Amino acid sequence: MARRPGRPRASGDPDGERDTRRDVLDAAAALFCTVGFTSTSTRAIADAAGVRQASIYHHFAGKDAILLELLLGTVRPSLELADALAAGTEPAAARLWTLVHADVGLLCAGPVNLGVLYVLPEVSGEQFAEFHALRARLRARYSELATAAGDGADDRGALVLGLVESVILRRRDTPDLDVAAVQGAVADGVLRLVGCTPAEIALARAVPVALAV
Amino acid sequence: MARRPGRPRASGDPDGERDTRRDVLDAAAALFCTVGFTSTSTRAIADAAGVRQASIYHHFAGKDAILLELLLGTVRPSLELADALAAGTEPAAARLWTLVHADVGLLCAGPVNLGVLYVLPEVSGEQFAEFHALRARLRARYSELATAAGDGADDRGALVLGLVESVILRRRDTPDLDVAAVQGAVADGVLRLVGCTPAEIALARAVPVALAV
DNA sequence: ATTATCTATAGATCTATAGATAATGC
DNA sequence: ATTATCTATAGATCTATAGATAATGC
Repeated sequence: MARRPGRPRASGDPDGERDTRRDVLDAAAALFCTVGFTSTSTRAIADAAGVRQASIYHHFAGKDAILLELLLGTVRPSLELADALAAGTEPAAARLWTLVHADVGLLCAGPVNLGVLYVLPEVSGEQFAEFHALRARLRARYSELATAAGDGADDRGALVLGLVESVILRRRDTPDLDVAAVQGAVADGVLRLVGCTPAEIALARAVPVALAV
Repeated sequence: MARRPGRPRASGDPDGERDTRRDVLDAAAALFCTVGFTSTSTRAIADAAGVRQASIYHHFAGKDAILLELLLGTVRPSLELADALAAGTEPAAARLWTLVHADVGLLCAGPVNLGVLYVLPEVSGEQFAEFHALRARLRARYSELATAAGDGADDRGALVLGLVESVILRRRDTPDLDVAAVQGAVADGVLRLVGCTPAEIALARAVPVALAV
């Protein structure tokens, strides 16, 4: 409605309703995921967002800050989910199945394959320590659930999380995945991976698990 | 022994025995895997290789050509292995177990986590079509073996290859993996994933498979 | 007065080429 | 004569800052 303070965009925005911060994040997400972080210039982000290159710096300290915000935005929902399910009272296999199913759904959701951000080499840097801390907590949750649901052999949390995340590269190779089919296939696969029998898997699928979020 | 033709390196190489092409590839591999492709300048590669920046262009058309050569060098051994095992006569589960065990070994071998090259966003480009073609053949081999070894349900080749490649990100997070333990864990995990029972897995491990290469 | 954008640009890269130089090979 | 390196640099970026401008808010 009412215009907000500040000089209008040269590219237009007649009602002054665009959220530049959001536009920049969206544009950066699409570019980082497809062409990479360092390959994406601030000018390319600005062009895609419909602002001038320098305007980005009013909202972000630099490219690193944009990437960090994107990373946190993708790992937080997964971690909240995992925390909620780790505290649940249903059988562990059913909770693990539900977590994997939902997490694969998150990785496949949205127009951009945001999971690709995890695997950018630039993300190894110290600037992204906050993200790495959240990831470590997510890994721990997966280990917990995998151990509780499994046949008691060695810790298969790393294998389980690896299988879930393999969806990222798969989506990149095959953009038009059948999401529902992949969710079920990966969730079932995870239970086989931790040592569940077909009967146990069928049971886990059948138990309703509260997804309190 | 005998010096070879050409001006000597300014950085030294008293006997003229360094293979510049090799030095450049090695230096680039280490840098591409840790800091990324676009983040790595030709100058950084040259410095690490012990030559001047411009000397790289005597051996390679540009950075792309270096990356392509590295990519081909990593996928070819896996594909040869997969081709050999696909043609084998041992039970499919034993051949799949052997392929996964060996492939995980390749991914963990060497001082540099070369598998990371696969996941660089820049690799999506058309310049690397030759690499993508080999990867597609490798994927097909995995699907073949996964189907033959599995319980006959849907195609689990993508899940299997995903689990194998998850070793790449795992090695990045945890550089000092116990390689032998991971090889066994992933190979066993793959068989569980395709639906083998514990007894079938034990059998598959026990069958010797010829690794003709 | 405050805010959000703009224009303009300094300074630091980075890639790729031109041409010189220092070896061996014949 | 051939080869492999070197030095030097043009031209094209790219990031981040300085300062101007065009809105609203009070």
